[in-house]
Amino acid sequence: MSRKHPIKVTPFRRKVYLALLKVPVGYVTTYALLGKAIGCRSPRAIGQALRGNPFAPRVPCHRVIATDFSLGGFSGHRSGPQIARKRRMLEAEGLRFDADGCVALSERWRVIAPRV
DNA sequence: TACAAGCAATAGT
DNA sequence: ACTATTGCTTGTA
Repeated sequence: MSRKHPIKVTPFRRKVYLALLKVPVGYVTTYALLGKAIGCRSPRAIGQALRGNPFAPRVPCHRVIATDFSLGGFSGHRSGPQIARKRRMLEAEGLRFDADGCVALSERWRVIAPRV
């Protein structure tokens, strides 16, 4: 939508998207865990791949949060209304958040590593 | 093909 | 809070 040229789906991105499909409704993963699942040691590369996710929302990029349980980014932004939307989507799937915007302590069992 | 710069992060200091 | 490091993409030549 926001890009002029379609983004090339490289083998790396393909792996990211396929692994993400293994995260069920009601669960979330992190950039680092998702990376480890596909043998990538750079969480930033994961974020960059998701940034241009051409299969949204079929590939649930909103289920990827940061290791410190904060929300990370969404749709190219790290704060603002886009992040609020990401939070609402997750709340609709059963997650709850603390006032500081992190996943509530009682909900952290929902953070999983996708099995590949 | 080669090189530089950027990115939705994270660990260490 | 700040810096270094990370791996992959994208742009420029």
